[in-house]
Amino acid sequence: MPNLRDIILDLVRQIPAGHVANYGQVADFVPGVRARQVGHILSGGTATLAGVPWHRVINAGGTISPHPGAAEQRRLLEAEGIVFNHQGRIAWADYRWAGPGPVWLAEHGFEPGF
DNA sequence: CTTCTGACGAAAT
DNA sequence: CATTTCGCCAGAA
Repeated sequence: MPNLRDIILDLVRQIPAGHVANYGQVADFVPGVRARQVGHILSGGTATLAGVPWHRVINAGGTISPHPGAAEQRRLLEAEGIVFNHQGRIAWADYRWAGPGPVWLAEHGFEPGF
């Protein structure tokens, strides 16, 4: 049976290349989950994150906060076409993830909130 | 069980 | 814009 963590990872898996989401945004799609929990889950390890585009999840400020692997994360994003301005920030207007499709929400019993 | 530590975020300063 | 403060909460020690 899928626990909360699996749902989060599955949700992150829905983020298409070339798009990014912030922790709070992802958390808001799963009742009871807070931004911090999402971050903590993604800090697990490559083993846990197998097949999960963890690099497409950044903080609400549109930047990659200092953490081990931040450099690699930025590299992966740029490889997908994400552009960082001189302040190491991305433009939400251009890359903001629209959220999971209604299909995904239905599969998990959630209502298309946004 | 208690304590500590954050891949967060919003508001205040 | 940079820092600080506070709320929140899952794991590790």
